[in-house]
Amino acid sequence: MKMTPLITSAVMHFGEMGSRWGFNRTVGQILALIVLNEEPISAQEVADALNISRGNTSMGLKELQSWRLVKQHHVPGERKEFFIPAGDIWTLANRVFEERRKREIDPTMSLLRDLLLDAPANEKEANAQHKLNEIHDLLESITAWSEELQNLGPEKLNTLMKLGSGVGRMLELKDKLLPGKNSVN
Amino acid sequence: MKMTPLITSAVMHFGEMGSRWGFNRTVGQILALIVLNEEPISAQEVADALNISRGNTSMGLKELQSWRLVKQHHVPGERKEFFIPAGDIWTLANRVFEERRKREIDPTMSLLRDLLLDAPANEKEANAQHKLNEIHDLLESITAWSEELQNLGPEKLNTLMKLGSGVGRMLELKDKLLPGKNSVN
DNA sequence: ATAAACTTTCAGTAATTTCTGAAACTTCTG
DNA sequence: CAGAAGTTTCAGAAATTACTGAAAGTTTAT
Repeated sequence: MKMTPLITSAVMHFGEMGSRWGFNRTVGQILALIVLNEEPISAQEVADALNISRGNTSMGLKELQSWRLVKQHHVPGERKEFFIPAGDIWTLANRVFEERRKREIDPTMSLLRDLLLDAPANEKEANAQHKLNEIHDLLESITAWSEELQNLGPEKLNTLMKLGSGVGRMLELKDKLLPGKNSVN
Repeated sequence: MKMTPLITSAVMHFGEMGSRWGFNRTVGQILALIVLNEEPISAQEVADALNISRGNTSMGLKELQSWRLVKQHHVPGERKEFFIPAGDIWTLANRVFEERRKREIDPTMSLLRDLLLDAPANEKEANAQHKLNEIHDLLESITAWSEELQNLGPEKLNTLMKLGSGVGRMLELKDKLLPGKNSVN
């Protein structure tokens, strides 16, 4: 598992970015290595290539599997397990979005729902609750929408994205197009 | 600056989530406090309410200003500076997205562009470059699209989100609607 | 210009997160 | 079923990140 200079640069960079993307350096590096390598890689090869301990490698691979970014791949006749990306780039990006939503939005939604159940004790609290409610609604819209977009599937999603400023124009024509449905406020 | 139990819960939670949202605990708490408090708050009040050092408070406020989530507010007749949210909830959410995009996507795009300039040294590198190119294109689409969406402004964006599954149907009619333009692959 | 009111900086310390490596565990193989 | 091949766990060490508080810096009022 020799890393070419190009791959090394990319792997290092993904390591640096790792923490911003929700995992740590090592996990970022492992992910990059697995994605950029056409052949399946064993845990030992990962440890060697990145020069990290076998234990750390194991934990990193476990985390990547929990994010559903990497999966095991059994090679017939081989004793050890190999690892490969869990899908194409689009799929991986989707998984990262989804997983982050779970970690970054869902817990907050849940807390907000709870806090909004109690009657406000006074003026100050009433005001705060109003704000919290706004936040809750916003997060809810985002969640619902991101699910919607995922259901569109890669091709349509891509079409939508490439539509660019056309989106604005389409919205203006929306009511003619979809009469009666989805009339908003 | 008494914190009611409700506000305390919310502030603590935003503190915990802080690190997942790209800043640290204290910064998350300060943000929640400022957003949930109708009146402007001074740095000293923030420090007292959250029971953190004055120095840390200063740094946290500075970071929130760099994210453009909080702004100074001068109260006539008062010597010290007060702080208020930099806009409504929608604006703040937008700012968080934008700022995170800058920190999480832009640096990677830039590196990928560089790595794609060099000719591949061999088969292996050619393959890796192909993957990197896919990633680059994906990030580019996301970036372009998020700018597009921001330009729509809150109302239209909201309409679009609430459209739900209507989006799929609209895409099917797209070509009739916007003839000639934006034909996608 | 001096002093009072307030803010920022930053070196050192504390808290948190990540990593190592040895021990425990789990297959497989003959 | 012994032992070889491979994996996981986890306590402690290392690295990173966040926080404090005292000193330096600003601004405003007199």
